[in-house]
Amino acid sequence: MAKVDRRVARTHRLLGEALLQLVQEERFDAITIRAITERADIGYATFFRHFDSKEELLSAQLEQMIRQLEQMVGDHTEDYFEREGTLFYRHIQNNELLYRSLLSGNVSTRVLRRLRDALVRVIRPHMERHAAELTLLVPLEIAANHMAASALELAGWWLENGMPYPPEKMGHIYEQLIVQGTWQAILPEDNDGGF
Amino acid sequence: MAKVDRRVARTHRLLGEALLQLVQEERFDAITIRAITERADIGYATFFRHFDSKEELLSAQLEQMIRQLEQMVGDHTEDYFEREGTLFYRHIQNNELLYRSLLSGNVSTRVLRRLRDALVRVIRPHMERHAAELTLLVPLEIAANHMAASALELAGWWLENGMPYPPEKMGHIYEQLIVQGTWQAILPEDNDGGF
DNA sequence: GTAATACGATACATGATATATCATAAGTGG
DNA sequence: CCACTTATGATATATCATGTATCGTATTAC
Repeated sequence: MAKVDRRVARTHRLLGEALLQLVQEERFDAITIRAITERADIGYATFFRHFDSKEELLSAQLEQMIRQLEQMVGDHTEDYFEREGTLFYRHIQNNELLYRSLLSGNVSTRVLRRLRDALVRVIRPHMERHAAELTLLVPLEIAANHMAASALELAGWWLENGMPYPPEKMGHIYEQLIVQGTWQAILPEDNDGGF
Repeated sequence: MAKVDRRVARTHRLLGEALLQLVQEERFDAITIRAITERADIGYATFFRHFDSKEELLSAQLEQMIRQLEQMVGDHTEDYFEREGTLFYRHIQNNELLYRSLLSGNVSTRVLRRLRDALVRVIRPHMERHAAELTLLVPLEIAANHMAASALELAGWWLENGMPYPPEKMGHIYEQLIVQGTWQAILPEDNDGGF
């Protein structure tokens, strides 16, 4: 990890903060790069020295937020999947407008895929620890992808339908439908993997 | 269902066919509306008399394909979820380039949501029949959304990873991971819902 | 046949993206 | 503190797709 010029770090931070502000105010596809640079008080051309598009800036912000969320969940390895759910949907709730713009803002599916991949990188190590040396009925790679993608889709349903349940209940549904559902499907019948 | 002018039907058909052709040749975001109208041999302005954007045209095509797929699956109510899986992934394989453009073509998440909703409308009635009058541990609305979205996400993984398995195996994984996983999670413990 | 309407063609306004250039400021490493 | 490297600001500009307006013509519905 090469040392980053202080000016570059500053520009990245200002652009990210500006985007997070603007996303609270209008649809993502209505936000122009010019608006971002003006809000950040940064030269227009400077934007392209760092990002190829506003979607790349958005992706970078989302990935950073996932890293922060990962640290919040911490290393509670034993009750990982129980803590994770509620914290995840609380995180969604805290950044409602940002995630809502992922749905209604005409955002490219690429952004969603990068977000999903970031979640896979978080979830997969925990799954590997649980699965240990078992012979799974479904490849772990697929199961990990399924869990991360489903957690996001569930969040999408939650947002689209006016968030009728509190994050705790969503965390519970996540455990029931996604975590338990996945493990019961991929583990051999005579093994519960610790569940 | 009001009767449609023959000219309108013709324009719709030509535009749809043109889009399906172009999608085989280049990325979706590289396809301009002008290119679509030229390929369809339709006036440029005429496009906007029918669709607000090329993404709406794409959504309309996808929804029509899902309706065709639904008819292919037919009314085999007893083995529905077993037939469905393989046929779905075979359908994906047959239209590989089209679905690939949904992933790599910078398509808006709105298109993906409309596609998912089309699948929900297909799956949900079958789930309601299976669930009958049971008290589910998770709202059926959420479970149906989960199944449709997961089936699509699994297709996404398949495409992204070079389709390493045949559609039959993907259908099996779909049953195992998504169908069984979902039912085992939402049904009360003393009931297997016919599985 | 007649009225309604869809289409083709064309021109045009708009707005965002993306690049090029150069003087200046800021940061880095010693 | 100094010399060098690098990032930024400002500006101009090219490009291109979207979307709209208009009008004469052709097709369709009844």
